[in-house]
Amino acid sequence: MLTISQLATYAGVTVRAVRHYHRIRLLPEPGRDRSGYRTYDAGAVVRLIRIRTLADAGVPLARVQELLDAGPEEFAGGVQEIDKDLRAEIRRLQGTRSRLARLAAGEHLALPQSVVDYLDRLRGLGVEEQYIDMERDAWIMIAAQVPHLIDSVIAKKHEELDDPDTVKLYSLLSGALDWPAHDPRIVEVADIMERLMIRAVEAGEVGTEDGIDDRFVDLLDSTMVESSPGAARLLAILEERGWRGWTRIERVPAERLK
Amino acid sequence: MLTISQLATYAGVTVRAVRHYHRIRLLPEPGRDRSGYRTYDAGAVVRLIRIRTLADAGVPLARVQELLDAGPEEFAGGVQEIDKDLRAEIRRLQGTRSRLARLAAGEHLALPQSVVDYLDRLRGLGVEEQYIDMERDAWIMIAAQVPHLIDSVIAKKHEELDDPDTVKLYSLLSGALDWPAHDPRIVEVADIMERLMIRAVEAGEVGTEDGIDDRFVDLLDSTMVESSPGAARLLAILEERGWRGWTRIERVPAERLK
DNA sequence: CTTGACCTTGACGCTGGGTCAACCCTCCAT
DNA sequence: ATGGAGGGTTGACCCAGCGTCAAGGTCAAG
Repeated sequence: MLTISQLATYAGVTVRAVRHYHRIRLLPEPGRDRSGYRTYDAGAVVRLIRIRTLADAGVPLARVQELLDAGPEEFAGGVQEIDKDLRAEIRRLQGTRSRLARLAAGEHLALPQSVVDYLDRLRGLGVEEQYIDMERDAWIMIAAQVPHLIDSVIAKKHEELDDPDTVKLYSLLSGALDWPAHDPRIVEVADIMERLMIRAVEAGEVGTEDGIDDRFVDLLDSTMVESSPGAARLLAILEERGWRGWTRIERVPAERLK
Repeated sequence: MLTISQLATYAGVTVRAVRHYHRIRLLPEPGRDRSGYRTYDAGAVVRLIRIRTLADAGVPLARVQELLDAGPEEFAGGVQEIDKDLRAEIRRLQGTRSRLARLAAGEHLALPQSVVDYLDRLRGLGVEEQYIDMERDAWIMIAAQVPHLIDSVIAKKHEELDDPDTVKLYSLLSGALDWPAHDPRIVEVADIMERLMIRAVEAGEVGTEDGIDDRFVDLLDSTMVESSPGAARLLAILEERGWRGWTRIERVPAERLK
């Protein structure tokens, strides 16, 4: 008769594993001696080796029992299914690896390359790092929300930057995060924005559906408001002139202006 | 301000995951409103998206924090280490797959091909399935215990089977599991075995170290004794004649015979 | 008798959350 | 004002496959 550690040694497993197999009823509980120790015979060694053989081959313990009891056909079928699971897991890990590689290659933390390039262009225009940080956070959210649209949205932003007025706007906004609420330059910003908006409306570029959720746009606007003391006033000025919003600026219908 | 489910939706995760990240201090606990609900700002959305980006790329949650805080160098180093882990895991799974394939190909449950062939040869000699089963279980244990020796041990058994006496021995043993303890044929078996052993001793094939643990040999012998009523008597007869053991038969030194 | 090695049960840890359970909060319609 | 729907909250158990204590009983040897 064998003790549990002898059994475990002969089968090449740990004592803990044997007890685990008892708990999940993979190995029947053997008899005990008068002191409560489990006593095993050679049959248990054989069963245990068979269990380990299957488990080492990747069979989940939950399926070992059925495979041990199975005839050749069910056995082959079960093995195939398990192999399918293994392949799927390998593919999953390979996908994970390639995503990790792309992450390391430079797509800096949740941002696609196009956005990184756009932020670099802003940086090149002399926009302060603090403002870039705010922009970047907004783009992270947008990229997560509508990954399929991000490249086309960025392309539009690039076009806007071809306009000298937009460049001037950003050079003003660059330091605007620290402006007090009544800084006179806010009016200047509003003037530029209004000019840009009017031109955009004339070009028919406003009011087209952009595929972005309204409440999500509100969220982006609210963070802009919270990030700077002057932001609320800028929005108020624009609203007086018939424009509403920041992330997505729209004409306010006349009857809703009163 | 956002509720937890809005936050989760914007970041593309489940509410449960967000709470999990709070518990493991990956995401700071935000303030609560007067009814105890967590309230989030857009910063939380950005943090959460960054966490998911890393986690989706295979970074274990336990290491996400350090990578978020890391500079470019530590970041690259950490990513490389994680990639190493991923590769190791993929290799492990591939090894598992190939073991599974071999299992399916026919190495029937814990037995190498050489043993399967040997058992088939016994079967071909007309040995009963019941006896084969017992042999097979013994070989499973031996193969698990000394996998590096199994092929040479089996080769020896094949040589033995070239001897007509051995063939006769097995044809007798085939039905011996059911023999009563005092069956006269047991003496016949002992006679054949003694002849074989004497010949083996003359050929110098006995007493060479076989590399198998003594207590393991005892275990195999004891299962043989338990499997058949006549087994103990056979061993007793052989011991009277100066031989001891079954799995590994040895000359009993003369002075220990009294 | 003591020591050290081995045995017992029980419980927590890991990964990344899923899935209840039991209860609270807000809103809307009656 | 009340009741129900549909949110929210915390808490606790669940999955694999054991590893690793913890706290104590048993056994063989010196």
